[in-house]
Amino acid sequence: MFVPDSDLEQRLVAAGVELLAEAGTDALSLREIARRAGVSHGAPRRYFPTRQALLAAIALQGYRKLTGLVAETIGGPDADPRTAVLALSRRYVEFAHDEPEMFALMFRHDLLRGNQIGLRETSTPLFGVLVDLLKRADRPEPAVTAAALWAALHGIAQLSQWGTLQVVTGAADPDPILIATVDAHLERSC
Amino acid sequence: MFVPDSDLEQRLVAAGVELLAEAGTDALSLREIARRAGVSHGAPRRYFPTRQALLAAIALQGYRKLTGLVAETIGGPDADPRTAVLALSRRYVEFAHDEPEMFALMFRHDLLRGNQIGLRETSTPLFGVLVDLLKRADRPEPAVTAAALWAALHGIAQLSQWGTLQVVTGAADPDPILIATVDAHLERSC
DNA sequence: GTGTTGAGTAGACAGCGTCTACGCGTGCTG
DNA sequence: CAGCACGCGTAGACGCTGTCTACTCAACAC
Repeated sequence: MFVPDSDLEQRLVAAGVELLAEAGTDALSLREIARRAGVSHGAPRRYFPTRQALLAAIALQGYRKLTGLVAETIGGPDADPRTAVLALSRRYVEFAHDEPEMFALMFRHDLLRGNQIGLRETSTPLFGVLVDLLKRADRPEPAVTAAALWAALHGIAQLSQWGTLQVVTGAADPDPILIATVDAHLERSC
Repeated sequence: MFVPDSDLEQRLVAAGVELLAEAGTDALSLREIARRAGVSHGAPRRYFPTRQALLAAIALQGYRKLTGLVAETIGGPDADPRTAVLALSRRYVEFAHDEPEMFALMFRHDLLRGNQIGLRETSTPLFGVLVDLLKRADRPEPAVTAAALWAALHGIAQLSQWGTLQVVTGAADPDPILIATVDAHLERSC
């Protein structure tokens, strides 16, 4: 092995992301990731003290991607807040649908629980965007509404990805529910 | 072993529920459950072809309990729908808070995915209750609103249990968010 | 040239889920 | 009543897992 081939850390995470997308959460074993990265099963330990730490690093990639995807949708500072919120919501649900395994990994409680991932780092960005949009829409108590909206959004993403919404409503498309949710929080002007 | 001590199946599930509450999702190994039930590690196989099947049976207990708890709250057919929805929501979030491990197990996608648990059996009851309440409140499109409400509820329960809401809003109590959500979907009469 | 250090290897260990062969008591059949 | 089949649980094996530890070996400092 002559190639320095540095940054095994990054390669491990990349291999993990790939394996996750291909084979799902359960297949994300330390040894298989190491195998994919072309190193022995002990190697990851230099960079990640435990398997959970590696999984957390993989999930962090997902958070970064989701944050980026969402940021793309909200438009400039003079865009219509309601339109922006709806676009953001659609992207969120879309992400959960397109990368269900990553979405599942990101919101496994055990990763959050062990403080392997900082709750603040991962969740505050999206929340901040929502608060901004609600302030621009002149909503009262933007923090409370943002939290409610985000929770709703997350619930829709989750239930939609599971197929629960489809079973229960008979419709495959979660968009009506998304619209109802955004309207419920943003259109009420009485 | 002279005691017939029948219904090992139920004993295994009970041991699993106990272990889950004590030690969390990760500790729910087939072998430990068997140990707690006082049988060898191969015994569960007679009743549950795979570990996932056993986990699904344990989760089913949670669904039953949650359904019962929720049913307690909604009152008679002439109770105020908004009050009933709020009470139901509080119970749901309360359940997630009181039994976080069970809640987490219940909504692990892999159990649903493998069709070990029927989506219809587990999710329709709660949804049906919501639809009924919304119909009684004379809401348009009760199915869509019920789905939105349920998803919101679920998201609040999840985020609240993780502590995300607390981190993001600074308040430990999810009740304002719950009220904002219920009001958003039920109070808008304009 | 000789330590020293750090990255990665290799083997061991206990625990896991699954599979298979094997006891053994119960109850039906002749 | 004898014999047999069957259901239930045991026990051991297998490959896989995460973690720990001892080791190799190249690169670098002095």
